[in-house]
Amino acid sequence: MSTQERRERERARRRRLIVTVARELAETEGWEAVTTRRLAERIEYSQPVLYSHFAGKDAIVAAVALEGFAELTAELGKARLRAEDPREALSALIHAYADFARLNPSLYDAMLTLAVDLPFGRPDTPAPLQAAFAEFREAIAAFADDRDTGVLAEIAWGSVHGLVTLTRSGRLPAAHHERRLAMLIDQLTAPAGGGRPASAAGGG
Amino acid sequence: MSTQERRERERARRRRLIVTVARELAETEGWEAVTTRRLAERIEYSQPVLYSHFAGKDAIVAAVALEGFAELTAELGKARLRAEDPREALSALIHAYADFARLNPSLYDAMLTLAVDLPFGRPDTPAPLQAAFAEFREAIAAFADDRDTGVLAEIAWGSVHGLVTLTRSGRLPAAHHERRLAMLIDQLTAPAGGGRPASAAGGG
DNA sequence: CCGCTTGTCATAGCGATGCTAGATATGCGA
DNA sequence: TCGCATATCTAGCATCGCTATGACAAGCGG
Repeated sequence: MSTQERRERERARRRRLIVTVARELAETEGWEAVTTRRLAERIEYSQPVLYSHFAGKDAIVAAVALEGFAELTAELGKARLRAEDPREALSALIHAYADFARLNPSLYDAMLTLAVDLPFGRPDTPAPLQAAFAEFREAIAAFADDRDTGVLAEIAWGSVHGLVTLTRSGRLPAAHHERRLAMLIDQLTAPAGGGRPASAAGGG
Repeated sequence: MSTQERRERERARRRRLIVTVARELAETEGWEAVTTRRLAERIEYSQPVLYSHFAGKDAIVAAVALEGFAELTAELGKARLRAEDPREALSALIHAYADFARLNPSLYDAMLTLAVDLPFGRPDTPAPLQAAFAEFREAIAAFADDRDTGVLAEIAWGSVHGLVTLTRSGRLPAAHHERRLAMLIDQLTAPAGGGRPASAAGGG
């Protein structure tokens, strides 16, 4: 029985190696450079070995993405808990999120642009995905007032994600990045109760 | 000279054909189905003809994207001008944006996920791109107060883009889509002046 | 220690991709 | 009608994700 346990350990070790090397390769040369041949060469095994661990290349990307969500959650949690009041906590969380995307662009792509086969809103959603979203929930809860905290958290996540991706692809000027984040935080922490009174907008 | 003019007309006509067919193919079967061979077959020419019109496949995607920005601008303008007050105008614009992304998913991908080689914030930015952003500017200007209208427009665009993409990829529950848009509009139209007073957040 | 079974691994190959070089056909001006 | 320039196609390259097949090594019973 010992030999089988050792084999399983080796398999698990090799699986982690594949994920790690795929991530490194993606981070240094981009995902388009992550081919099964190059990956096989780097781990010093032949291509078919990859397919004994993963259903295909997409599954490898998904595994990298999952690792990314775990790290993102840790970063968000650290930032949030280091703050001293709710507003500072939300600000720190959003900046931590933006920094994570900036420092790990390919990892972020795997998490939120590629790898659609990760189940997100379903009962079998992996824990790291739920945990990352939970960080947003925690940070935004203090500002929900009568609004649904979950929906508000979705907006916070979606908004910062949109800003991050558009900025990173050059579609929004990088120079305004900090101002955008600050203004977004102002909006998210503004008291609820709808916009300005309709009369101020001159409607009929 | 007439023959040359005719040739140029034919070339322009064929170029438009390529873009149109690429878009149709992408919209019906997804961008992964848009291969140069299939594209060549559909336009009833051989592959190299594509390369006499475009530098490569990416340039074809970029051309489709440019067409998309022109149509998006038209949709946003229609929605904005149909409204009777600024708040309704912003709401209509954002809903028109979300509808456009929902009804033309592959076109939207070409515009904002693929085709990074379109120059966005530079002096040679194509007019359709500037026009689309200008629509956001127009719609949000009434709510800028003392804030920079351009930065606020960037936030509006980025936020709705993030919500749209995360919703479409299943990363946000589709059921909340309308509530998210409504809540986002509330936030964007809320009076400026920062979040709630610091004392309310219990900071120290 | 030997012979067999088991399972792990690499070689080689398939169909398809984006793109291009060389050959061929077309249609113009004279 | 001829010669040439242009336009177009055929065929091919390197590479992609993925897999069928067979060689090889490890571990078992004796």
